[in-house]
Amino acid sequence: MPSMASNNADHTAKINNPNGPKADFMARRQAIEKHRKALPIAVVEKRLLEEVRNNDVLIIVGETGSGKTTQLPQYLFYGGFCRNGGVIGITQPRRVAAVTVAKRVAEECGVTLGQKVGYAIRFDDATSASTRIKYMTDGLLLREALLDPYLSKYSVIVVDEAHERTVHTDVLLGLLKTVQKTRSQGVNKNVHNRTIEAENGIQLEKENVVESTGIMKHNQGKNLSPLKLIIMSASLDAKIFSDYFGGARAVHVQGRQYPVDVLYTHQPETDYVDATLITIFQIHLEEGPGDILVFLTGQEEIESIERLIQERLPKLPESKCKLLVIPIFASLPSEKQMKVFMPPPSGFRKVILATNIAETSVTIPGIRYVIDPGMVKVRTYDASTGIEPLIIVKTSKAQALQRSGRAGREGPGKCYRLYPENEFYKLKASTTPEIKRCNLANVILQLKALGVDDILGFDFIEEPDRMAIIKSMELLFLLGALTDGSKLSDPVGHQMARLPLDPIYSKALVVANQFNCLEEMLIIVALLSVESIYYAPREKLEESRTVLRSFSSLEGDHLTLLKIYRASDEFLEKSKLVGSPDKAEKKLRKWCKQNFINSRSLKHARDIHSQIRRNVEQMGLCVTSCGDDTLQMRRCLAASFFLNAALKQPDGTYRALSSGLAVQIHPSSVLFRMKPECIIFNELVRTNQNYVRNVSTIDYLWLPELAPQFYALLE
DNA sequence: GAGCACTGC
Repeated sequence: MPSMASNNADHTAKINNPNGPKADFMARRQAIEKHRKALPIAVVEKRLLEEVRNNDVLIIVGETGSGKTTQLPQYLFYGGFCRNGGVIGITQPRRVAAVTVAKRVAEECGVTLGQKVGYAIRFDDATSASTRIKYMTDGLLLREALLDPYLSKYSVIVVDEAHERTVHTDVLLGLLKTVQKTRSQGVNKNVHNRTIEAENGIQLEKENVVESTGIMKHNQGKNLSPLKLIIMSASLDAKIFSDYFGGARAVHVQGRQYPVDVLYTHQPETDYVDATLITIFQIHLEEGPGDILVFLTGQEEIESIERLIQERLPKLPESKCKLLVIPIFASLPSEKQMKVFMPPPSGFRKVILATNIAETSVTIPGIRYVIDPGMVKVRTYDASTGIEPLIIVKTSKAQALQRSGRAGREGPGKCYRLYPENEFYKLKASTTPEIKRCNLANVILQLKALGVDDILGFDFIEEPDRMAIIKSMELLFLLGALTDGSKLSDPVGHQMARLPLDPIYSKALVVANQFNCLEEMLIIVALLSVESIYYAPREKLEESRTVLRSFSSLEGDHLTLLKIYRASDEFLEKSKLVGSPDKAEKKLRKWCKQNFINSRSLKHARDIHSQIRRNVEQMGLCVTSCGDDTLQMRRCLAASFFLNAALKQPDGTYRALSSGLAVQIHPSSVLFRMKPECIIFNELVRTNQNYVRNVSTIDYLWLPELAPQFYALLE
């Protein structure tokens, strides 16, 4: 992912002062102060601090551009909320946001990043003992809670972008509600008079300080004080959060956005691809300067519209041909993604064809026109089969507003919704929260590890489907993570909960330890946890196949992945012997390109690998290798992934044993033509047919031998 | 012989 302008981007002008660096610095400080004071939230600073002092939970509804994410933590810090060494934690749903905002706030405070102001995301911790304002991803705070269930180092936790309702945010809210209750109960209110020195060195007045004693102190040996909770949301509807926290107080902070003129069609469109194309050319030919952002559902749609524009463009008069088409979606290599940030050649208008990556994750400069066909591709969850198919649905109202807002970031803009106005009012108010449409195995494992035994009775902000909970509990039971009494099993369940992986993969590591092939399984699981590591441009499909053949294993995709990883690792280690680590990394990227491997995915897998290797070593597991014994390796795969086994049928298709579904081996598999009798697989995708991916061949008889709890009846 | 939105630990 390219580095992106955050929602709270720096609007301060660059200053080049002829009077030297010191004057430069002063000018910069003044510019920052001026910028801070001009933010809409600045006028309510005192009031916000009062509200936080008077309320344990506060909901802040802040529109885009209010400055809430960067400013509130600073207000709290200078308002004395870090006394006794307490930390202000601010959670974000996305990694880039946590990093860019932390950098900005460190600069505003005039401190080095990682000192007073820092951030922590997976694989990258820029905090220290002196960090008092800590930005982080919500998923990371959930992981921290496993080690410190009372989140004792935090005096305030701010949950930002709560309206997005990611699974992590929802689970975190539930956890925070309990933690807050426990922490306030655990405090005997011994009030002292005390002088506090704030971190900025200013002596504050003597005031009443509540010191924590009581139960929690005894239990934890830690000094627990009450926890302040602030929920920040950009949606106008604060009621759901307020209700959840017992009628918590909500305050509204003005935003700062330019007006966006929203236009609708008169009639519903039968073909939105065609309507999109017409609208792009209409804007290009009739409207003033400014780039166009088009929201589409996926790569295929983006590529076909790109082709159609290129076909029609030459038919326009020469003076009107200056239109530059730029696609952007998540799986596009980063170099190509960066193109959206580059200014077009002089006189050209950019038209950016994007998935909803451009809704929140990437802020593209220069957009004046937004085209919104009103459709989006979403992942759903079918509890009866466990499949998570992607389907195209209408957007919600909130999503349509988010999209149109993208036209008003730098000046007044226009949004073309390709449906009639009355259709807009029929849309759902907001997108279904993720927790209602995903597999819950991981959520349940984490809650159990946090001591929540009664999952069906857990106080979720919005209940997931009962069936989805039961299905995931069943899975965890089959994996041996839960006991008959539905408690986390010891040690397996506890070990699994500590690993940041899909529970099936966590279990595979535990199993591999018994099969003496943990070294191999760590690599395989890391690779299975990332996007496909294969990257072959359409025009080089044949060439890529030839190159990759040298790595392929007749025993299946798992051993093929292992070979590729080891080859890349060997290459990297050799390069490190002759050059700097940076140069070695660069060489590895070149190696990836030559071997048709996606270097971004491989890097991600390497990061995961080193993290989970550390995790298993900390658990006391011994990382041993089975060497060349691939039979042992496949027996271990069978013992780990026994729930995903399939048998060949007389007609050459397969039947998945646990679900009974008819499936086929995906054409990308090395076993596609081999068609072995019995296979295990890691993924079942539903497109035109049911395909299984990441497949290895196993012996049918291993199943009752290695997973008797599930296959006893086969004998 | 296929074609998969976006996040996160």
